[in-house]
Amino acid sequence: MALKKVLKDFDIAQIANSGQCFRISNLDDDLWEVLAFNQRLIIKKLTQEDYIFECTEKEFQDYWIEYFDFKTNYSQIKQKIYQIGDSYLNDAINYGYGIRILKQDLWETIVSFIISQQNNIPRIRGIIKKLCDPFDGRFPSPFELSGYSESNFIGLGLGYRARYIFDIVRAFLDEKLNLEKLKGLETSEAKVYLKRFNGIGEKVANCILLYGLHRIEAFPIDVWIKRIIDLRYNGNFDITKFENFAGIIQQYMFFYERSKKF
DNA sequence: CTGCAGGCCCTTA
DNA sequence: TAAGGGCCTGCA
Repeated sequence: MALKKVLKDFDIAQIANSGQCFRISNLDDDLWEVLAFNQRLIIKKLTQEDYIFECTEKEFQDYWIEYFDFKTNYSQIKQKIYQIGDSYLNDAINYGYGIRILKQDLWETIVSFIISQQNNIPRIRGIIKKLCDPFDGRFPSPFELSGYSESNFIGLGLGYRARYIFDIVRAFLDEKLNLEKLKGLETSEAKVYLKRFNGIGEKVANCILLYGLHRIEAFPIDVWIKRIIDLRYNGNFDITKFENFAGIIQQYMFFYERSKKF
């Protein structure tokens, strides 16, 4: 099945390169593979707003509307950002016009962003691919990882993060990590809950909140964002004026700043 | 050979 | 509360 979709505020290449996900791949010029929720989706970009989704309408409704956050009006969010009158932010949203915050699987997000720490994106993608390979490309559940030892994880190239992954699998199996409970917590409580686990600090916790729990007020500060704040805002960037969508602004900033390097 | 990549943990003071 | 060293690994 091939569905033709006209989509505003959506650019699959920008989303794939905005650092929020590690399993969207460029197969060919305008051909993309999206792996998420045990699904594999092929997307073809025709023009700026015209896309072909290789799936049924039911799959589109059941998975991809949610995953790509199509129910959220990003034009409205951009309008709010324009109204702030910050020229750097205006440039950032003009440049990353097609970025959206994905709603990713919570378990996958937790594991992926523990892996991401002090690591580069190509290597993160490689490790996650190696993790998924034995499971037909699906992201393994905690149960499927229950037999893995710390050295199994080291064998994937995880380095010192192997223990963190080993620990978080155990925490899930011991029900110390309860995903349903986590989903029900208010954002600041959820952050405290996450940071109790080995390998989850302030930054990783914020990424999990933003990408796994869609708490768009979460504002992860990595080296890139810190650099922006230091260089362009004299070390003082007030996120309170962003009406609880600072995380979306962070995504535009991150993508824009990184683009300057490449 | 160093330096670094979307940090975190642990120790000190 | 803040600052600093160490850390797996792979690549430039």
